[in-house]
Amino acid sequence: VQRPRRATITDVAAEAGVAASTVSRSFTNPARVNQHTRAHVLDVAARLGYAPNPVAQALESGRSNTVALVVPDIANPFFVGFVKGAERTLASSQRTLVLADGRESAVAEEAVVQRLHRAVDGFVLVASRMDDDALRRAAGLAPVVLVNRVTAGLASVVADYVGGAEQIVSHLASLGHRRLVVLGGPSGSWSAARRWTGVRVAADRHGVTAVRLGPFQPTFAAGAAAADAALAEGSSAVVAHNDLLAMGVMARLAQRGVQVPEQVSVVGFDDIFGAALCSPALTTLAERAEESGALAVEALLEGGPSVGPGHPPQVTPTHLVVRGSTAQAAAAGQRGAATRS
Amino acid sequence: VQRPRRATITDVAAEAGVAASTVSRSFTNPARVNQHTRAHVLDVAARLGYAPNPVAQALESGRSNTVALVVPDIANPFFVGFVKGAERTLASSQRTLVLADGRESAVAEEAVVQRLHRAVDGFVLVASRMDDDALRRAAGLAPVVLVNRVTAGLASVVADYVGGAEQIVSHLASLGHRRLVVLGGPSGSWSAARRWTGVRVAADRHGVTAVRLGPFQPTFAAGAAAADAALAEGSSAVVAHNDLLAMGVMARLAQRGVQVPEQVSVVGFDDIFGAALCSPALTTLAERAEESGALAVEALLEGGPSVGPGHPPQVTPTHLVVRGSTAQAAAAGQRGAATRS
DNA sequence: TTGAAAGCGCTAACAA
DNA sequence: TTGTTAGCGCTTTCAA
Repeated sequence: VQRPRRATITDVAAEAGVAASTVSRSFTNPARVNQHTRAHVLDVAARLGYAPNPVAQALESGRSNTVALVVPDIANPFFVGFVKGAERTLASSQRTLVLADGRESAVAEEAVVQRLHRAVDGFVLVASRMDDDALRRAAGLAPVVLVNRVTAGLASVVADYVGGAEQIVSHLASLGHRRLVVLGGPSGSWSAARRWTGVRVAADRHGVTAVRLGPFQPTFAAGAAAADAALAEGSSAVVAHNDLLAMGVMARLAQRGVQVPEQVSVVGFDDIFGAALCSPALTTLAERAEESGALAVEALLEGGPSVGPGHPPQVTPTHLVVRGSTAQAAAAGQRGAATRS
Repeated sequence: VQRPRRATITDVAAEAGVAASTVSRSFTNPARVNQHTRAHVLDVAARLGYAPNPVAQALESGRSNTVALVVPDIANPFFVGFVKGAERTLASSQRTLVLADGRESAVAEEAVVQRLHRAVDGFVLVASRMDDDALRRAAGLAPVVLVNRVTAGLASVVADYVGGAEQIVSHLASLGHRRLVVLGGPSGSWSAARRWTGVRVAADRHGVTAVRLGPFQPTFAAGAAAADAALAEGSSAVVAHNDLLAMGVMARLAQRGVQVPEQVSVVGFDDIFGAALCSPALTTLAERAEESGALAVEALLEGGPSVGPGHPPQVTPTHLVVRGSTAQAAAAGQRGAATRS
């Protein structure tokens, strides 16, 4: 694991019998170099295995062509879409993705920004745990684009959770559910707040009641407690903060002998990998994570069309994926939950 | 999305009334600076919001404290463990992870190495699609550590697929299965070859027969064709190249009315997120992906204890997770598959 | 313990 | 069209 000595621009210049600047131009400004000289330079460079050192280029230009993406948890399947979309967009323009794990912690996130801000051209912060002040502080260090988070003055790309919640409630209401239990996400979470607000508003519009329980951690493990709480509420439909929680809820319900969807319908958010695979398959609200990641990167690099400080958040669409975990509400008399309340 | 002008070492030096070198030492070599001067310098630096520019540091030292991890597909849940482990290890020593997507292509991978090799301290290549020559070429450009791939002369960290295959076959044999169908992975895949070899050897030892079908793409979608092929073979147990394929197989079997595990047992590799969630839950061989990612990074950074060119691959353990998709082989007469063969 | 000076590899004026 | 010169921000001899 030893590093070989690499040829520099000076080596190439000497070998080719030209000035270093000519070598430089041959690579980065072909128009301003004689085709012949350039061909020769490139030839020598190839022979010497030379390629411009991006670090030196970055020092000179002040731009590293690198963007950092910070997610709360790399291992959470929900976030891979953003990573994928961001990487694709960056790679397509010869840029580099730095990936950092925020460890579900505002402090860790801020440390990441502190550590990296000189080395990258900007940050995409997905579902940031930082508060508004910390976010603005971060934006003072380097360009920042938020994903699924809105803070006044900062550019952001957000999924349409309000419209999505409407789809969920509409779906549930059409199945005859009159009372929804929402298993809320973490109290500091922007998306948890948005999702709950969306459901509440939609519930009003559809004339159904929605009660919020929690907060719960957005994990499979938290599903047990969440399911028990939901059962105690005796509602025929449960809307979980996210798919992980929803899956945990279904596992617990199965364990307690409650049938999904016959006795209780369950809906999640995110449509993560696995939502289609669990049993019953989960009805959930899908968002365009890859697209959001890509848009955020674009906004960062070029101040995209409708994104930027002072601009409203760019909204990406959501759509409800109806699977096996939701069904017609049971008649009140035969509802499993009813016997419990 | 505009970048503010940052204070440089010169600004701090001027403001503090010392030389730039003193400021430099105050940050990177505290021992060689008077405690008083240092305190003052740090104070001024803090006031000016100064922090050393890592790009300039990298240019000077030739080391960027950055490691690139290349995976065949960022969105494949199997790979997130490696990413997580690598990131954790890097972050704990104030280093940075660059993540690149190899797009399941040797060409794309090689392009990534070409593009990044000057900007990073080395590469961790997970399940690389490149051939041995390309790999050695890459290692000539920058330090390389392979994960789940062995090439003579290159450092590597690999999961114990041979031992794992033994666990799988032993499990299946103990359930009375006498004939195994292996649904092989892509033909160029090192891990596919290892897995098949492991199963074949173990099958010999246990006196059961193993036939290999394929190659199949390691995807859910490929499961349909794979399942049909397996059914045609009329075996009571199927070992799929990976979990994605195994899940696709189970979905197809369900569609064709074949009961898992009553009629056919199914085993996968990887224990990805979702393997526990599908129905029936998948019996599969788990490996320590995070550990592998972490070990690879360590090997890269310090030439770890037993890893490096000329060293044998470092092997991480695997273990079989038995879930609902495997069961006692049905008696031959009542085997669903038997009527087909 | 501190400062001055050189230089990491490259690019960007400015001349020629 | 090409070469010369001066840095980008930092670290590191070498002296003082």
